[in-house]
Amino acid sequence: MASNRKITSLVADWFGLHARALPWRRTVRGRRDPYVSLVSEIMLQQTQVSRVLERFDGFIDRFPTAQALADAPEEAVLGAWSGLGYYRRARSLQAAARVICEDHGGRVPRDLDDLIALPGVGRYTAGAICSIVFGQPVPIVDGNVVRVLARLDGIDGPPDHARSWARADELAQQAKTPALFNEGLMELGATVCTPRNPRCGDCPLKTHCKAHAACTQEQIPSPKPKSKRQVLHASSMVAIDGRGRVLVEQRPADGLWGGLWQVPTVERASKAVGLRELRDLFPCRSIGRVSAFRFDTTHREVRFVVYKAIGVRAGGGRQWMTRRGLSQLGVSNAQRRVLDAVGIELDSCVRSGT
DNA sequence: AAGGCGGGGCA
DNA sequence: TGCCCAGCCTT
Repeated sequence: MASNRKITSLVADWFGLHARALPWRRTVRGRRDPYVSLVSEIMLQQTQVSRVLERFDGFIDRFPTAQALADAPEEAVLGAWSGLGYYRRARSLQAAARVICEDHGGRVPRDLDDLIALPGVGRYTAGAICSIVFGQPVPIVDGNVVRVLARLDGIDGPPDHARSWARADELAQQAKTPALFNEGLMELGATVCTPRNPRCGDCPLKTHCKAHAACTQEQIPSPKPKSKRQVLHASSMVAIDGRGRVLVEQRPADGLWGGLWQVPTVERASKAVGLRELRDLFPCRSIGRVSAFRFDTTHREVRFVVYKAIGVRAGGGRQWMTRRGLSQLGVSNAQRRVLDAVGIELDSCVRSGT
C-alpha cells in the first residue's frame, strides 16, 4: 500500500509535466489572478472545459476585474453568459463580485468560510480557490475526483461524496504542494482517468490503482440513478415590426432560463396551447405555424412550436427590440433555435475582445 | 435527501 | 438515446 505522500507526489509531478495550457492557468509573476480563477471555477461548474473555452476570454475582456463585473448592468452579464447554461451562476457571480467589492476591498477573500459565504460558491469552488490559488491544504471534490479516488481505492457502487471528501481531505493535508495535487487530480480525471475508455497506461497511479489491478475501472463508479425528464410544450410567437425589430419579453428570474429574453412564449406541461388560446394571449391580425422542433436539456424535453404573427402590439411587458440589441441580452439556445426557424440569426456574443 | 437547473459531445 | 461534465441552492 503506497503512502498518501507517495500518491500525492506522483499526481503533482505528473501534473507538472502534463498540465494543459488553459487560459485561467496563466500567471503573472508566478501568481494566478484570484478573480480570474473565480470566474473560471464558476463557469466550469457542471460545464466541460471545451465549452468554457468558447466564452472565457470574452467574458474576462469584458469584465476584467471584480469591480468591473460589480458595476456592469445585469443584462450585460447574462448576455456574456448566453449559451453557457445554468444561468443562475451568472447572477450569483455578479452578486459575489459585489460582495467582494463591498466587504473585501475588491479582493477575492483567502478564507475558506468567507469564500463559501459568497453566492454561488460552495465547498468545491471555495476549496479550489483556497488550494489552487492560495496554496492552502484543503480538499476539493468534483466529478473527476470522485471517479479517480473511487477507482484508486477500488470502491464499488454509486458515487460516494462523503467518502470522497474524507479521502481527498486526508490526501490534501499530506500533500507537499496541495495546489499541484488538487489540480492534478482533476486533470487526471479529465484527461486520463475518464468515465469511459480510461488511458490507464498513461496514469501515474496505475501501479497503485485497485480498479486497474482488478480490471474494474470501467465499472467504477456505477452510474448515478437516473431521474426521468419532464416534457414541456412551448409555443413561441415571432413577431417583427416594420423596422425589423422583434417582439420580446423577459422570463421570470427563477426557474428554467431564469431572467433570459425570448419571443412571446407560452409553456404547458400536458399539451401544447391551442391556436385559439394563443390568439387570446397574443392578440394579432394573423398568425401561422412555421415549424416545430424538440429541445432537450438534462432535465427536460421541450417541444417547441414556432408561430409567426402579423399585427401584434407591444404591451404587457413585451417590447420591440432590434436584433443587435437582443444579441446583447441573455438569450437561451432554445430561443436561438426559435429565431433561426424564421431566418433570424443573432450576432454571437461569443467573440472575444469586442 | 432529493430535485431543479443548460447544453453539447460522445459512445 | 443515455451519460457525463472543475456544483450549487432550495425544499
